[in-house]
Amino acid sequence: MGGPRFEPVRTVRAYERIVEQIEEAIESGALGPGRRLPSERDLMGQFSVSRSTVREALRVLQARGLVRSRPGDPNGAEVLPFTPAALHKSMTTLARVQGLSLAELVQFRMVLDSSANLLAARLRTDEQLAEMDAAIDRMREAVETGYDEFSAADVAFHDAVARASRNKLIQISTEVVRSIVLDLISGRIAEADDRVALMRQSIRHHEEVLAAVRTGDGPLAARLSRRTMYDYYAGYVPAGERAALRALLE
Amino acid sequence: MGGPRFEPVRTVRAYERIVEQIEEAIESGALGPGRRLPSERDLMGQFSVSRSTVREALRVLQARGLVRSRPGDPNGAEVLPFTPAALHKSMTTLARVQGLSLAELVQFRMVLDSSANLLAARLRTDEQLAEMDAAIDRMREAVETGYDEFSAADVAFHDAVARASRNKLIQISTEVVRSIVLDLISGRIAEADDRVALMRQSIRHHEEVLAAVRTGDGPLAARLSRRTMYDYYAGYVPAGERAALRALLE
DNA sequence: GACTATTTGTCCGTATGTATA
DNA sequence: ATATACATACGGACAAATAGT
Repeated sequence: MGGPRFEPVRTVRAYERIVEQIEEAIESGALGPGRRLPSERDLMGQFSVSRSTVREALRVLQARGLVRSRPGDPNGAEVLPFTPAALHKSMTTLARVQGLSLAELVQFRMVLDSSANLLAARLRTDEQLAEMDAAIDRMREAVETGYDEFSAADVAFHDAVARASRNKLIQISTEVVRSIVLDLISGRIAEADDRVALMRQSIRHHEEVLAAVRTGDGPLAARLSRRTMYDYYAGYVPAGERAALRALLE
Repeated sequence: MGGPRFEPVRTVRAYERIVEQIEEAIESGALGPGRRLPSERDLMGQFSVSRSTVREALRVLQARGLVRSRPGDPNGAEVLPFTPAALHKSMTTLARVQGLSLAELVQFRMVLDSSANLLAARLRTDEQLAEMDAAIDRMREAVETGYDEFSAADVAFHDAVARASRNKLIQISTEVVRSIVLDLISGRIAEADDRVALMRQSIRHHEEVLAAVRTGDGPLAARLSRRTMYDYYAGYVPAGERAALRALLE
């Protein structure tokens, strides 16, 4: 008793060690976007492993969105700038395997968007305010043009608000969750009979939100943004699950 | 002009096709957790590819947390139950390469936790209320025991609230972001001179939040939870960035 | 613009340690 | 305890693709 306490050893695969090392180099900034990795043959030399092992490591790094390799490229794999693609991927599988309901997703968007508006009302620059204005203008024009343009302008508005929140996590989460929601129902909105009425209503609501952001009334902007999103999406949420959304309104 | 519009063709790698097919089978539920994939040799037969190609596909699936394979396992790779590990991984790299500040992370936690409390105040069951009560009891006992136990009880409280929100996305995001925050500063809290005072204050605040949840006053619970988290973490956030956190307090 | 060298994508065969029956 | 099937890792090979001459 009281002897040395040993830790269980996890046998770690060779390719994992390679992933860890390259990942560390990229995340620490030692290997920035645009930089190239050595060729696979060079890497097998540096790590003293076979090419298959190097390739398995590269596949993992590619799946995580850190690098990209093309056949025949003499410069080796390219270190990519960060994109939320990997985040988007795992969120999407989360949504599918956990059976996330549209209600849960929209509710989460309401949380994110209202928080972004709350912060934006205090932190927005005049330039960002102008962007939001321009986005609403484009929404007005798009009522005639078509739903795709309308949706794009709507996205631009919410992105401007998210940027104005000055929180990159809110920005990126907004982006990821929104694209999942739109994948689920943009088709249904585009074909809805009352879509023109829905668009006009949405524009009025966005104007009210923007007014609150302009005057710096954060809580009002937050409340209005929740209402805006509820009115826009509630029709596509099963009636029984709408109560959960309304819990965010009052 | 006006001829048929052709789409650019992306040459898709063989291993990607395999990933897509197996991924689809898993996410659609056709291949549930615990089920086994065919052996690598069987797979090379079914997909008509070489061993290396099969292995690269399996590495990607493993990186996404969908399967796990062990050497010698006669049953083939195992389909795993969903865990937010992949989400956690991409969030962590996001935090590192985007240089997310502690302030942004704590701010995001405030958003998530206050929303969870808002919903929990309306939707919580009596059992969940009892769990929150028990967690606060454990926090009280842990003041003497040590910071690790205190932190674990604190986590249990917030998890109970997140579950009570009945939104799985809020639950999982809470879990992921919290673990990143704690990785960053739990060491500093554990060694802080005033940690006992901080713990006692935190307990009082949690009691107030729970009281609001108990009486069903969602907005109050949400406001108090933001205040609780601010008072607990603000000391570790650089002074210049605290203003952004206070913007959520009003 | 065609040619050449290099690189990646893919395939095949083999050796080794491991887990299950 | 033995046998079998498995994953891990190695090495060599060829075709397609790319960049630079």
